[in-house]
Amino acid sequence: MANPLILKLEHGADLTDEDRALLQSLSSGARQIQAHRDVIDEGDRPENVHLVMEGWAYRYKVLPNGKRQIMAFLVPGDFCDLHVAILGEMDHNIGTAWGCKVVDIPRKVIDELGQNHPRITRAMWWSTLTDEGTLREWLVNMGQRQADRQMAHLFCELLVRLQTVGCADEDSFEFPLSQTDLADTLGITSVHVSRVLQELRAQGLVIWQDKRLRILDVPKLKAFSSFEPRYLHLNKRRNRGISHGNAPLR
Amino acid sequence: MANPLILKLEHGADLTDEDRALLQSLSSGARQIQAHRDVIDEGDRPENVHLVMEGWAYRYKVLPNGKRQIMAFLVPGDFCDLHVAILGEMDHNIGTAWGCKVVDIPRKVIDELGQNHPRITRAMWWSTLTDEGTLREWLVNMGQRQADRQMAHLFCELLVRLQTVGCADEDSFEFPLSQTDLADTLGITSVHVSRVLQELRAQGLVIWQDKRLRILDVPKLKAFSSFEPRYLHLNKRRNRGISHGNAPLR
DNA sequence: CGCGAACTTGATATTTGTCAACTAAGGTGG
DNA sequence: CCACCTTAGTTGACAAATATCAAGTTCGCG
Repeated sequence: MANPLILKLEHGADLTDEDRALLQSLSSGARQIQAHRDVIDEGDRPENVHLVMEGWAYRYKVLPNGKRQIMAFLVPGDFCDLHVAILGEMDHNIGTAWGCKVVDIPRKVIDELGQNHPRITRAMWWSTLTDEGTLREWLVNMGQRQADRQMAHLFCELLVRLQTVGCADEDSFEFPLSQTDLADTLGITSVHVSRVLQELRAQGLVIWQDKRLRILDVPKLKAFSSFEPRYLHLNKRRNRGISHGNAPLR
Repeated sequence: MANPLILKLEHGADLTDEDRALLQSLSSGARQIQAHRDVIDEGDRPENVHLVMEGWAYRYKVLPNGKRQIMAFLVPGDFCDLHVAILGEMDHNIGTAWGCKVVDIPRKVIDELGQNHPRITRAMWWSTLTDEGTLREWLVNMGQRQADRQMAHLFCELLVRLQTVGCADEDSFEFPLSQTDLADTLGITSVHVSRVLQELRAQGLVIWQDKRLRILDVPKLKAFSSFEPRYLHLNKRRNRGISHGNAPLR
C-alpha cells in the first residue's frame, strides 16, 4: 500500500526520489494505539512528533462543564503536533477515534529535516498551513451552515482528504466514528445527529453502515453543502505555475 | 508609542537588539487603508505580505447564499498573509473593520529573514501557530458555548491580545466593529447580538459605547466565559525553561 | 443468553432566527 | 444651522432549529 505521508506531501512540494526514500524510512515503525486512548494531552511537552499512519485520531478540548469539541480529524499522513517544537506545550488533547497506528518521530529528526531538507520542510509547513485553512473552513461551517449542510460538507471534505492519501475510493471510505463523536465535531447533540442523518439518508445522499460511509451522489452532496475544496490546497505543485502572477488552473 | 510587532514577537522568541532594530525598520512606512475595504481577496497571489500596524482588519469568507463568516481579527502586530508564500493563493478575504494602517513587506524580504534571522523566523512561526490555536479556540467557542458566553469569551481574548501589543489598558480597548460584524464573527444574527449585549450590560459585565469596550469586572467576565488563555501562548520566552536550542524549520 | 453501549423516537423546552416596525445618530446639502 | 437621508441599533411577535429528557430498540460482545 502506498505511503499516505508521501502521497500527501507531494501536494506541498516537488519531492525528489531521495526525499521520498527519507519520508518512507521516517514513517516506518508505527506502533498500534487502542481506540479511545489519548495520544497527547493539553499541557504536555512531548519529546516526539506523532504521525498517524493508519486509523483516525482527533484533536479535542473539554470545557469545565464537560462539553467536548473535536477540532480536527487526523487521518493517515497527518502530523499530530508538529507545532509543539515552537509552541512548547500542547493547548489541546489528541485522542484516537479507533485503533490507530502512529509513528513517533524524535524532535531532533524534525529539526534535522529543517536544516538539510528544504523540500520536505516546505511540504511540512504546507501541511500545517492547510490544517489552518481547514480549521477556518470548519468555522465557516459551524457559523453559517445548518446542521444538515454542515454534516454534508464534512463528509465531502473527508472524502477528498482520504482520497489523496489512498484511503477512500470514488465515493466511500471507512468512517470509524460514533454519532456522539460526530455531534461533538459539528457542535450539535447526538440526538440531532441521528435525526439529520436520517434526513440525509432519506434524501438519498449517503449511506452509513458497518463503519463505512458511502456518498451516493458525490456532485449532489457537494452542491448541497456548497463544498469548494480550494481551502485544501491540493493541486499538485507540478501542475501549477511555479511563480507568481499566473492564471489559476482549474 | 511602542511597536506592536516587536511587543508581540517578544513572546515567540528571545529577540536581540539587532532583531528589534530590524523589525522596527521592517514595520515602518505604513499606508492608510479606509474602512470597509478589502486588503486581499480569495484567489489572490499577493506579492507582498501585509502587516497591520494600526486599526483592525479581519479574515472572512462569504458563502454562495450571501452569509459571511469572520474567522479572525487582525490587530496591530498581526500579519495578514504570511502563509501565502507557501500556499500560493489566498483561500479567504481580508477586509478592514475600520481605518487601518498596513505595511507591505515584499516576499523576498520575508524569505531573506528566513535565511539569516533565525530568531525572527522562529517568532513569525510562533505567531502563525498561535493564530491556529486561536482558531481552534474559536471553534470550541462556537460549538460549545451559547451566545452570551461566547461573546464574553471573545471580549476576554481581545483584551488580552490587545494588551500584549499596547492597545488596551487594564480593562478597556477601542472596539471599532458594528454589531453586524460581531454577529458574523459569532455565527449569530445581529438582532441576537443586540439582545445578548443588553444582557451582558444588565449583568454589569461590559459597557460598549463610542467605539470602546469596557469590561467592568475582568475576573468575573473570565469566569463567566471560562476563559483560559493558554492557547495564546503568551508567556514571554525568557520566563520559560529554554529546552533544546533547536533551529527553526526553514 | 444477557448486558451495555450506541442509536432511535417522541414529547416538550430553549435558544436563536426572521420579519417588520420603530428610534437614534451621523453625515450631507441647502 | 436645519432638514433630510441613510445606516446602525432596538424592540416585539412569531417561527424555525436545535436541545433536553426519557423511554424504547438494536446489536455486538462476553
